[in-house]
Parts: sequence; C-alpha cells; structure tokens
Amino acid sequence: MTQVKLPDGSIRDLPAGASALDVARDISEGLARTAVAAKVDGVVCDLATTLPDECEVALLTPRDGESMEILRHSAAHILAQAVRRLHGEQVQYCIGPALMDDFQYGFYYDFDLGDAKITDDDLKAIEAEMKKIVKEKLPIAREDLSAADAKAKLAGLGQHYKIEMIDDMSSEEQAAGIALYTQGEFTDMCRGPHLQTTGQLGKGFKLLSVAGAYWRGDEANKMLTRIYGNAFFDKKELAAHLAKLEEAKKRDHRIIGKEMDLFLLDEKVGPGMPMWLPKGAVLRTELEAWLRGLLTKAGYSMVYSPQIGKLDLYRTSGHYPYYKDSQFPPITFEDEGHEDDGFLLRPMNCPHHVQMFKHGQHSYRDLPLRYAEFGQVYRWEQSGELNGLTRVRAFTQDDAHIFCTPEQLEAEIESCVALVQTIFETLDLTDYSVRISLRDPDSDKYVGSDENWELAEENIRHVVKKLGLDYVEQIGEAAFYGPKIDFVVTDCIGREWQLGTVQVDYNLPERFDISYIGSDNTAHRPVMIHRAPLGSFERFIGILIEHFAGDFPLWLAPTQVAVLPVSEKYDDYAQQVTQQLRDAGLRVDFDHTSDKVGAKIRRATLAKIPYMVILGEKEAEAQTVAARGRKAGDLGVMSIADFVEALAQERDTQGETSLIPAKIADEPAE
RNA sequence: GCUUCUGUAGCUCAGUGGUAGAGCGCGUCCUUGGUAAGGACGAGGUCAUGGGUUCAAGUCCCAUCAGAAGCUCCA
Repeated sequence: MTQVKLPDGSIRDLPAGASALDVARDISEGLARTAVAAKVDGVVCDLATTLPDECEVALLTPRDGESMEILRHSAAHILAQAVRRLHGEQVQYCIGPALMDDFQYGFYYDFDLGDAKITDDDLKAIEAEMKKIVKEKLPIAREDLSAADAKAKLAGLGQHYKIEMIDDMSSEEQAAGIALYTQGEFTDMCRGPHLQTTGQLGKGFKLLSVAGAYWRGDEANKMLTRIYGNAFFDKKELAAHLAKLEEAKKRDHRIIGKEMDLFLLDEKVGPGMPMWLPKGAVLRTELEAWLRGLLTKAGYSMVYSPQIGKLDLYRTSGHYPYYKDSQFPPITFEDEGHEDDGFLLRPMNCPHHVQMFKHGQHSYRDLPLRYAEFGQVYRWEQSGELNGLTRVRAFTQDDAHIFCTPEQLEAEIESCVALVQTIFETLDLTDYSVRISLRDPDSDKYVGSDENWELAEENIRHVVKKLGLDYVEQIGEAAFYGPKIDFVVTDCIGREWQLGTVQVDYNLPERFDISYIGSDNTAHRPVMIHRAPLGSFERFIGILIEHFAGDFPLWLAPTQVAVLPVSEKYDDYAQQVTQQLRDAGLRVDFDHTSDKVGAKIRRATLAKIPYMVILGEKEAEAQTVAARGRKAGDLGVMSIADFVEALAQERDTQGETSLIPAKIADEPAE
C-alpha cells in the first residue's frame, strides 16, 4: 500500500509499487497525459518513479516553472538522438544541459562528431529529424546501474566522454549509481528527470545556432560542436521569444551606432579601434564635461600623460613582460646607438600617475591625492573577443589613482563607490550587479605578498558590507596588483560587461617604492586606489546606446532640436531661430530639404531628435515656434525665449524636470 | 586564438557559371506645403583582397583580411 499526500492536503491510497504516473491516473486521465514530472517529497523526478510507501507527491504540468527545465533537457536529448540518426555511430555525446537563465538559448548539446561536420544549413535537417522523433512519441525510460555496469554499457555504445565523466566522479557519487535514459534506439547517461515521452516536446522548439566549445571549457582540450536551441511548451511562447530576440537586436549599439552615425570601426584603421563620428563625439564630450564637474567636487585633480612609456617603467609595474600576450608589441629601435630598449603603448595609466606622485615629496597632510585622467590605453585583445564598442583594443578610461594613508583607505573606497552609484543613477542605469573580484591563491599571475592581498580583500569586503550592497564574490577575477569591486551590467542580448571598478592596491606603491612623510617625520607607504566609474568611455557609451535605444536624454542627445520650416519661404525666419537656439548653446539641425513638413517630422523623429520646432507664416509673424516633442507630439506654440528656457532647464538638470508640460515626461518610452 | 557562418551601391538586402539589381538614402528639377513618407529624372559598383578551376566566376575551390554567434581569454 502506498499512501500519497497531495499538495492540497488530500490523501490517496494506491497499491504498493505505484508510480507517480499512477497518482496522476488516479486523479484524471487528462492529468496523466499532460503531466511532465513529479515532485516526490520535494525532489523533482520522473513520473515513472516508483513511490515509497508514504510520501508527498506534487505533479508537475507545463504550467509549473520547474517543468520548463525538464522540457529543455529532454529537447537536448532529442537533439542528440537526431544528430546520431543523421551522422551515425561515430557521434559521441558530451554534455547537453538546459539553460534557464540565458537570454537567447534554452538548451544545447555538445558533440564530438568524428569526421562529420555540422553547419548552419544542417540545422534544418536536424530539426526535421527531431520533429520526427517527437511524432514517434517514444517512451523515455530510466535505468539505474552500478558505475561498472554503466561504464560497460557506455563502452558498448562507444560513448567515451561519458565514461570519462564517470571516472571523474567521486567514489560516493559512483557508489550512488549511474542512470541511463533510453528513448527508442537512443541511450544516454543522464541524471534526469525527463519527459514521459518524446511526444511531450511538442512543436515549440527551434535550433538556433551551431558553435564550437572546448571539452570541459578548457582551451587545451578538443573543440566540440555545440548546437544551441530553445524550447517552450507552447508554439506561441517560442514565437514570442524569437520576436523578443529580434527586438533586442534592434537595440544593439552596433546597429544604432550605424543608423545614427555615432562611431566608426574601420578595418583600414584597425579592428577594435573605434573612432567617434561627430554625433558620437557629442556623447563623449558631454559625459567628459559632466564627469569633470563631479571630479572637481570630489576633490580630484585632472592630469594628462603620454600614451606610451619606456619598457622599463612596465617592468617595474609588472605589466611587462608578464602580460606580453595582451599588449601591442613594444616599439623598439633596430639600429644601434639608442640607450632605450624600447617603449610600450600603455595598457594602463597607473605607472604614469605613480611617477607623477613620485616626483615630489608628500606630507601626510597632502593626502589623499587624487589624480584623474581620461587616459587612452591599448590592449591586444584576442581577435575573437572584439565586439563593437564593448571590447576594443584602443579605449579611454575615466581613470583616477588615489594615493592615501592606510587610515584614509576605507573612506576613500566608500566615496568611489558613491561616485559610481551617483553616475549610474543619473543615467538611469539601475540594473547592475556588484561583484567583488578576488585573487585565486593558487595562481601565480599576481604580484605582492599574501599579507597585502589579505589586507586589501578585507578592506573591500568591509566597505561593501558596511554599505549594504548585494554582491557576489568571484575568485580569480582580481587585477594583478589587487582585488576590486566591479559594477557589471548586461547588454541587449544578455551578455555581461564590467563597467565601473574600484580597486585596492598595496603592491604598486611597493614596486615603485613611493612614500609620504608621516606625522612622526618618517617615510610611510601610501595605499593606491585605481578607480574608473564608467570603466571606459567606449564600453560605457556602447551600453548607454543600448540602454536608451539611441533615444538619449536631452543633455546627451547629439542633435537636440530640429528646425523644420513649413516651406522654403520661411527659411529666413528658420535661420534666425536656429541661430537663437545655437546662441543658447543648443545643438540644432536646420532641415533645408524641399520635403513637406510631414516628411521632415518623420525624418527628425526617426533620427531620434528630442525636439522639433515647426516654423511657418504664423510663427514668423508672431516670432514664435510651434514646438513638437519626439515622443509627446505637438506641444503648442510658444515664444522662442520660453522654448529656450524650457530646454535649457531640461538639459541642465539632466532631464529631472522640464518646463514643457508634464505630458512629455509622462509619455511612455517607445 | 579555436569552431561555424557571413562579406554585392552610403545603409538594408536580392542575385540559377553567361551584360550588376531593388528599397531607403544622395543629387537635380517640378511642387511651396501645417505635425510620421508629394512627384519626375539622375548619379552611384575593384561584387572584401589575392590566387586557382573553367571557353566563361559576384556565383565553384584555396588562402588572407574583416564582421557575426559561441568557446577560451579579459592585468
């Protein structure tokens, strides 16, 4: 006798040896058909699982969140089965998980295909085979074996990667036994659980792309073939997902950057070397000006330094030769007679700033010293890593180095974090996560003593806890000289990028042997903070483009006002208005085309220009403008002075208020 | 760097081994207009680059360069 308690509290008695599926049948045939899996005493398992004598059972249907993972996992198996049908026995399966947090994909499977090759074109054929397997409604059956038996069986199937996986399991894991799942002619090692039959996958799945992936994610291992797909219980959900991906792609900064003429990546100049076109340069100029203001308030001093330095400088800092592979090759002289052994395009600004600190004597009374520079740096990123503005080889950090006493350190870290938060909030970038990047004690890529590292990591943890930030710790993500607090945001297609960063460094001060005179009249070692709230202007603006989908707030908008005369008869008046707006410091485009006003409005709207003024006979006579908001539409007629004042206010408050009626602000974004 | 895919007009993209195409944009002309597309005509091409196959290559093959997705990397 099996006694089952259901989630509603009711109790059902079933014959001994009953399965979760029997429970479903006992309730209704319909439920038995649609149920995906069961939760027995809180553990998700197959419907075929035999129940213990007394247990709590919840049946999972497509409506339950936990079912999705099972669906996608089974989809991966069906994919593997299809690939083996099409490409034969040589196909070995590696891993094929469900992805629940990925923006694009729902599952993948990695294969070692032997001699065979799968390209994008093959996906359709594989998908067709998967549809066949779904139609066949093959029952999916689990078999529990000892590790030895499982290995014997997998060896018979030629699945050597799976055997390797068993061999790498701990002895406890091996002792717990290995599960094999079989559907039709296909058997795979898997923890499960799975759908009842392949038929339950239905039609809501699609294969999306084929890519390479290293076995176990290790570059030294063989490259496998990975096929990505996604699956939903409902075809409509799949369609909605695909539409969402399409929408997201339209926000892509590479697309918008082209449409709006913001920046240029030109292969003649070089990959990963962005150039700011006039409109994009406005974004950069405005951000820089705003930051300079914030830095002045926070007690920073702006400095400038060259973009190259002697090789020896970087030997001292530790950049060279340890990071040789990720730098541009040194500039050296081939002919004899040069005292210098060469120069390096700088991968970081810190050595220059340290030398600037070192040039004079510093009393403890002078500290903290905060040197800020919008410094361009160069790094040799792997070609496969380059990505629009988010991963480039030449970029400009909004960098600063703070030299302070150990006592001042935590307060300085706090104010750096506060600065990052202010900046992110002003730009409405609220969706970010905080990561503490620590060193991997087993790695040799870090400089400095263990004591220095422990101290710095403790400082950082302490501040983050004090500020009550939600954060995750990541081992091995630290800079080579110290741990850091990173601010990570996600781009329009779900990729994560580090923007702001605050780094604590006890090591470069030692390596450069810098000091200040303390109150005891002896030399002391200062601590350095490296910090960049934006990270780099390039990456930050890339993310900003996607965040606003190119529809920037007025203060950042490359063009702020479009002047649209109703006909060429009013060009003189339009010219006069244009000049008055420019005199007020506004960025204005005068539309000289002979189009009708409707076409002019359409063009300005598509160009994402926040405001338009439409000028015709009435306006010319009354010396007024008919204002129009890109989102709000017609704003009515007003004097030029009133229009200018409203825009100046919106610009200078960075959009926090506007004199133009609330209807603009209330209008939902597109 | 690795796997797969892509590269045709300023942009987005069609294009069966046999004379290079469309839409948008751009220019000129007509039109002089009132809140998201007026009309006509026209200019614009090393089909990424270099080899090869072929009577013939934008199209097939190889290499290189660049881009995309993913993996690896990111001081």
